This record gives sequence, C-alpha cells and structure tokens, in this order.
Amino acid sequence: MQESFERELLRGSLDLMVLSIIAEGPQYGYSIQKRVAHVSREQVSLAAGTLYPLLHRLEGDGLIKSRWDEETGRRRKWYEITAAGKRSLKQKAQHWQQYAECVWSLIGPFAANPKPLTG
Amino acid sequence: MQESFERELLRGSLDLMVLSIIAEGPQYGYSIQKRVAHVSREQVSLAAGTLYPLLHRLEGDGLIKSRWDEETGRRRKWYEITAAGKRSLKQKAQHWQQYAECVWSLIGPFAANPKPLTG
DNA sequence: TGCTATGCATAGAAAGGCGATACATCCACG
DNA sequence: CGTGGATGTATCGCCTTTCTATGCATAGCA
Repeated sequence: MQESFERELLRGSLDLMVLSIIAEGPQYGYSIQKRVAHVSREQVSLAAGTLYPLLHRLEGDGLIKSRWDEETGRRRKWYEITAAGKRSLKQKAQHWQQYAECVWSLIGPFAANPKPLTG
Repeated sequence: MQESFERELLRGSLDLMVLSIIAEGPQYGYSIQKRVAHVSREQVSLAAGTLYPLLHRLEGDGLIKSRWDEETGRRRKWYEITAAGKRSLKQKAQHWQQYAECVWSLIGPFAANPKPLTG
C-alpha cells in the first residue's frame, strides 16, 4: 500500500473531502459539517470529535491555515487552504480518482441492478 | 456517520474489494493478493498482515466460508462467498457508489486537469 | 427559565492497516 | 545437494483514524 497510492486512500476520504470544501473558499468547522451533510443529502453526519482533530491535523501539515474571527470576538475559527494544500489536494484527488476506478472495476458488476434484458 | 451509510465506507474499501473478488469465484488468500495487484496495475499491494485478519473477519461475519485444500494436504485455504455475503455485497456496493459520487462531486473540480481551452 | 442551535475542543476507546516475524513447501539454478 | 526466491498462511504490536462522550460558552426563542 506504499507505492503510488497514499495509504490514506484506503482509509476514509474525509481529509480529502474537508480539504476540497475549504478549497472552495474560507470555512469554519461548523460550516464544514453542514456542507458535508448537504452534499451527501444528509447521509453523512461528520461528528465534531472527528472534524476538529482532523482540521488540526491538516493545519499541522501546513495544508490549511486558521484565523480566529475578530469580529465577534473568538467565536469562529476560519480556515483557508494554503498553496501547499492546493498542490496536495490536486494530487490526492487524482489518486483518489484512480483508486475509485480500480474499486469500481471490481464492485461495479455487483452494484448494478440486473439488466432487464431477459426479464 | 451512522444513518444510511455504514461507517466502513469511510474507512477503506478493502472489505468490499476482497468480497467482490471472492464473489467472482473461489479464491485463496494469495490469489486475492495477486488479483488486487493486477486490477490496480501493481499500484496497490495488499499486505498479508492486512489480508488474513480481514478474511477471518469476513468469515466471522458469515459473508464468506473457507475450506482447506484437500488435494495438496492443507496448503491453500479456499474461500467462497455465502448467500448472506452476496446480499451484503450488493447492498454495500450500491452504498459505496453513492458515497463515491458524493466524494467526487466535491473533489472532481480539483482533480481535473485544467481544460486546454485557452492553452 | 429552559431547550435548541451554534461553535470549538479534548480524552479515551474501538477498529483497521502495516511492518515484522514466523514457519512450511516447492521449484529452479548452480 | 544446497540455496534462494516464490508460494502460502498466520499472528503480534504499533500507529493512525474515527467515534462516543463530555465539557464549555453564546445566542435565540418559547
């Protein structure tokens, strides 16, 4: 699991999803939760206990940077993507796509409903 | 992460890949390793320390069943999918597809190479 | 006054994946 | 005949990710 694909691809795609959401424009934790819920049509609810450590991890890796909201006095912590984060996102997104195609080549036949050719 | 999608979808898709490989026809551990390497064009190498516990887990869940090769006297342990495994595979494959579409809707714009319209 | 939504955070447990290690057989090459 | 590499299954302990539970604070509404 160590050659071309990062091992994270085998784990979840959460890092990637969160990073791409921040890449769309500045976000804070709670807005990311809502965005994930929205794009998944309320199928995925990203727990706070998952999200915040994840954000700290991404920031520690230099992929995003944060800034406390000055306006309301430390209510929201805004995140934006860094240049390194953009590079990482593009690369990881391409890898994810390749990986997904590989998975799909295996499971596709079983996911599809039987074709109504004979039915 | 607990409503319609199983949480495993956030983790790897390994269970699903292995289950679908076994669904293609009887397999033993080593042949599954080779098959994964092949379909991923040698991009993914499934470590033995990952595969065998995974197979034991699937068997414990009743999704596959095993039988030692009688011919050569306990050299290979053959696995085949059970009826419950087939049902599980179909459902999980459909869920994975939905989840992948959700991920793709987020990361697709960042994975794509810039269109050579102006280049 | 309470209940709900917003908003961030950590601690501890559970689980998956990986590297290392172990052991046995088979075959090709020298 | 010996040695190394491929085949073949298995476990252990570590590391990382994810989840549950908990904590705290503010805002708005009934």
